[in-house]
Amino acid sequence: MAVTMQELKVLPAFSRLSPLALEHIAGTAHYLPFAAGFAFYQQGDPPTGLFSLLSGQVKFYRHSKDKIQILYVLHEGSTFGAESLPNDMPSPCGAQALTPGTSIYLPPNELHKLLLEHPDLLFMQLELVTKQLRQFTSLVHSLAFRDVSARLAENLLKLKSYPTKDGFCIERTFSQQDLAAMVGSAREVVCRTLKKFEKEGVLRLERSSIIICDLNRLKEIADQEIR
Amino acid sequence: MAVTMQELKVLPAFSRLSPLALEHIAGTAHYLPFAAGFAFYQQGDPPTGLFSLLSGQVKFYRHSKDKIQILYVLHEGSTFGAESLPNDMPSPCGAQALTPGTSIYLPPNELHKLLLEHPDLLFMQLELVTKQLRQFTSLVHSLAFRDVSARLAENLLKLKSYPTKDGFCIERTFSQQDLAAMVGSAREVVCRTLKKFEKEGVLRLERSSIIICDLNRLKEIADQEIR
DNA sequence: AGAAAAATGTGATTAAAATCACACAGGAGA
DNA sequence: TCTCCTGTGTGATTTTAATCACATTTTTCT
Repeated sequence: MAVTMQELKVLPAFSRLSPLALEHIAGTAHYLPFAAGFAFYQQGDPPTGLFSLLSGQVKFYRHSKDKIQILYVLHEGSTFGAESLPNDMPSPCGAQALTPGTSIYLPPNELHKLLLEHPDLLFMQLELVTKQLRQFTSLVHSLAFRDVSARLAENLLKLKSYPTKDGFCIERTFSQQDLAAMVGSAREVVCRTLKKFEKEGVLRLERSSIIICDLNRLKEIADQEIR
Repeated sequence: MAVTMQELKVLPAFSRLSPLALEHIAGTAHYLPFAAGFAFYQQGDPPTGLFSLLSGQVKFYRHSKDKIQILYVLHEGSTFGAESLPNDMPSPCGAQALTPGTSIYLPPNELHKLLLEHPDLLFMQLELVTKQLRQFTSLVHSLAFRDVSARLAENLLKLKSYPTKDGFCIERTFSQQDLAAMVGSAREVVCRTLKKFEKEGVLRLERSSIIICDLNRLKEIADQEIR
């Protein structure tokens, strides 16, 4: 099914492209609805094309043996898949859905063709990859300079939340296992740390959500660096 | 002083550019000799332009308080500085010389102008940033899945070495402190681990160099992942 | 509804690495 | 040559977080 140009324009990655480029993309891209757990691609796969999230959440990860490290969680409006292009390199990471949703998909050969025709698309790609680079840098920074509490706090702040009367609410679309993988720690440690935060009144744990009561305190914890 | 096109062509980043683009770059770039310890730019600086190393070694790092994490070490032929472009974002990392050397420098405004004129330069930038992304991913992987021994081994393998009759020789252009910052650990731990490697016959520590005796064993250690 | 399977909570133990505290070496400079 | 300073080597101690081992809760499936 063809993608509408209005829908493309809503996506930050595409919003500043020329009408001509947009038209070409709309002509070649198509919709890809997905279920929770769907694997867009795996670490080591050949270049996979570009995905843009209209809805749903996707985890971007790296694994070894039975451990995984989530590099970041993508929300609607995010675009991913650019990291293995150019140069036919295998994808350094895997991408898997946390929730059901819909994405727009641009296959690699089409993308390649379009890149050659439209320098503004090339520029967009450059922006995407640079942004990712920035995020990775900050991840390295966290792993190197922050303890588990700080990393957990940081990750909670990055997760999508919406305001309610007693605080910001994060829907639990992920398990503690996932959270541990984001933070780069063990499930049990995350569990204990969450409980610690609760005892300190920073947040409240509910069955299917986490309510952040004291946002400022959480930010303070997230900013703490060791030594 | 103007840069010669032959010299540009030697640098991997520039080697595949069109003659026209090369000529333009040669016209605007200039030589920048530097001493050991010279700071090309610091974390947080505005976009700084592009540097290409003709000789010397540069550390690319990130710091917090009195701790630093070296993201990687650049050798001659490497190009850096692309990470803060486009979009006038502050540089996520700092770059400082480990040894004296010479680089070619392309100021940011000139670079910006050239990028708009030459799509192949844009493509080159994209390649540079993608490559960096790949390196960062692998750094995150190491920090998340490998212990100090493995990370140290990995880093020793990445450092520039040349073959001699009893093994590969790495010149000590860096202190153990630096090595610890590359590995993401403490100086003492690195020291002990080096000694451990020496005891196991993997390498030999000399006053101003490290001789790798058993390259294969070192590679094995580097590949070990926890759990 | 009831059984099975995930996911979560919590204590006890272990392990890895950071930190502390010095001794010592070697090179740079007066 | 003698000091000072930076870099190294090494033991002892502490800290943090990983691991192990279950109990308990919640969800899912039939």
